[in-house]
Amino acid sequence: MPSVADILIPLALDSAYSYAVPARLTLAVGDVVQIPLGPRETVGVVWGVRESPSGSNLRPVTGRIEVPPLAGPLRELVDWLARYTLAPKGSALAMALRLPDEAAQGETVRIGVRASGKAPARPTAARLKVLSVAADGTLRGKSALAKEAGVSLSVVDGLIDDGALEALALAPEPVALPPDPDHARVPLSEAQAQAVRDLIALMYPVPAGGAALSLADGLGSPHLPGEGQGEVCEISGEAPHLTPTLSVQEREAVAVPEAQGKLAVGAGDGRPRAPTILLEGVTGSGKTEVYFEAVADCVRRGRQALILMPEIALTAQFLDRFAERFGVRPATWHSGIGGKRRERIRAGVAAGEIAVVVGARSALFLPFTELGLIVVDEEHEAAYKQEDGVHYHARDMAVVRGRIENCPVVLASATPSLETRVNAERGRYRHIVLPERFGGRRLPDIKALDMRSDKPERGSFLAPVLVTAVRETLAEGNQALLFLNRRGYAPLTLCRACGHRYQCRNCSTWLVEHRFRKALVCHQCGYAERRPEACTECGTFDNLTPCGPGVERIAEEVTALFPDKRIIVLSSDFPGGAERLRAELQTVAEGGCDIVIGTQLVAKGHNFPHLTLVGVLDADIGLTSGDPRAAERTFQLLQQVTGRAGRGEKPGRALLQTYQPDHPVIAALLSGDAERFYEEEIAAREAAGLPPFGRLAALIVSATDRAVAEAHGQALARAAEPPEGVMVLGPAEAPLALVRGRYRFRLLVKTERAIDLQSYLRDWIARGPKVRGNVKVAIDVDPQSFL
DNA sequence: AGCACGCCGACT
DNA sequence: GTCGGCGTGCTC
Repeated sequence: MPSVADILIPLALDSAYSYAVPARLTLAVGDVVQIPLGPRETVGVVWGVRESPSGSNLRPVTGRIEVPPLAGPLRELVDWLARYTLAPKGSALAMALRLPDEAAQGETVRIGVRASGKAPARPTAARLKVLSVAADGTLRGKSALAKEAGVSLSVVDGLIDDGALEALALAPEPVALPPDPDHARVPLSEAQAQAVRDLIALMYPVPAGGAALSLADGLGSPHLPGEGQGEVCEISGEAPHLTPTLSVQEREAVAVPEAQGKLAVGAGDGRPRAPTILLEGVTGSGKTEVYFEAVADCVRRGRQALILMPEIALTAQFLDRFAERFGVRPATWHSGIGGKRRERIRAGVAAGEIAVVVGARSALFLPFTELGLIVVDEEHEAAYKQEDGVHYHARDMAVVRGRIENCPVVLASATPSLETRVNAERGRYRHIVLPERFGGRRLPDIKALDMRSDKPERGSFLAPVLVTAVRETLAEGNQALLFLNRRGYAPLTLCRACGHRYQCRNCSTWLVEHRFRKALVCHQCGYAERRPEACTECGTFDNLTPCGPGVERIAEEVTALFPDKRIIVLSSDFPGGAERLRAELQTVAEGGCDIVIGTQLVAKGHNFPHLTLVGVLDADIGLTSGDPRAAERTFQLLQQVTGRAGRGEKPGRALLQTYQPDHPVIAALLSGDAERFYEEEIAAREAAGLPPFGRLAALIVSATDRAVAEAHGQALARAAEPPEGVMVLGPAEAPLALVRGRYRFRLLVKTERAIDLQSYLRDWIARGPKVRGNVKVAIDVDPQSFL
């Protein structure tokens, strides 16, 4: 019988296509192959091989591509990702199969040279210098040799032509040297050392000789209910991860869908299941040093470690710290790594030669063969969310990959996300806490400035108490940071004559004045116009008035107050781009500045050892945005910002300007009682009928005609019939928006239950009214956020 | 992702 | 009359 291969193609296709396997080929699952698709040739991955009589009607596989096949765990991750995110399988595959693109192939073979032993025909002074350096007979790069000898490259070239030096192709520079887990032991505090011991003990649970593990033993069902969606429902009718009374064996039984057979998540080999561990440490507690020890331990065991970072751009400092501890810089991975290098890292990872990778979210799909640990640094960061194409949250996918590979996952954060906190509380994740700062340093003392009683003067935005604090700080030779999460000069501009407010023509937001650029800019869509001299509405000349402060306006006020101090404004639109911004951050860290005025960009990344005062100019921003995560986000941001103070020798303090000092978020910051905040926030969400976390999927209804979109959406909403435990929010909660010329809104579906969302949504569409005219209904999913 | 098909606006 | 815009649909 002819052999047929089911091949998944990295395109937005939901299922594998079947091809005939020619007799000359033997294909195995996971092989990367070339196949005809329509008029062209593409690559794909063998997802299944079977015998079938109909094989002869199919187009044949062109051939196998000589790259390492996609291993089972990675294929399983692809399947899982597609299923959970409602993305086409092919799109999920594309994440794991970024082959080097042809254009980037520009392979530069480096040339190495060494002395051939022949004397040069014309021994000039320059040539002799080169030869004396090369006399040791070692192979060097051409430019390295020229530099060492202090001559130009042309002298070396001349000697090659002459035959006195021989040129050889140089093996490409290694992508990463092996890290040495015992290179330099950084001194740890007792709290850190204890955390390291706990962490390593948890990472490798002792096989319990067949005894059942207790729930708390890090069964770490990722809180994602996607495993065995549908199938699970049929078996139990209830989400397995919400029933903490199940034994391990029972959980295994329900959590592993039959259809996936031996590709079961977790340890099928008798090893205890590796846990997910939340490593929570206050700012400045030295979490990095703690998980570095876990990485070292992993490397000593001959296994690979992956450290995920939210933004690779901020990690130069991090890589140096890594090098201090391990002697070399680790391999790094992010979307900017291209072509040849990309392929070499992939190959090195696949061969097990690269022991540690530090990377952005896409590093999750590298073909590790011996993965022993995944660390997700700053796990609460929103940058872990992929919002385009396949929607996924890298932290959650890390947990999933950890389960598939049965390796521990460490989630590190000073301000964990609510869902991770909940998982830790419910025993799905283990929890290690570092409650104190490293080196006996104290957390900054945080006080509120009640703006109702402590009013700034008219036209001013700094409360007198804050100004005094800045003055004191500078007098002591320290730095102050004024934090305001608003770029530009003023968030709103209006005409004093006619009252006209300048609004974006695409969005419904106010245009932000940027005095530096002399422009009005929309922070939503990027639309910008020149700041008019006269009102565009009534024509009155020179009568526009800025309302509210942005960092530029604060800088104006601070400059007037402290004319002889060095002041810098740091925001993401910093003139000169990321490069100069990095340089400026360095300057600030070295103390080359007295007052920093910054947006959220200053909340993370660089350490400022001279900073002892943080003034938050508007602690209430973001508390009223309507985003269900507003409180959580604000708490995290302000905790991070205020935590910048007192990281050096001297203790720090923070002052929060607020109109609502009794707001739970502000109160939690003042008391330092994060615990209470998390509890209250979880309770508040439950009271509002929102799960503390969960999956959010949507039907997106869109049409060019507003009324048509609305009518169809209403009809669909009526047809919803959500199953038990699923919440459907109609158009009222997800307002109509104009996106690229189409009116669209989402019918939101929220659930924490393990149901087959995809089937439910498809079924819902089928039950709903027939689509007439220019209306489209699409399925979308956002596993984590509400907006 | 490509590449074709197809249905409405301005042009040698 | 056609050239070409990009919306829609298909590729085993």
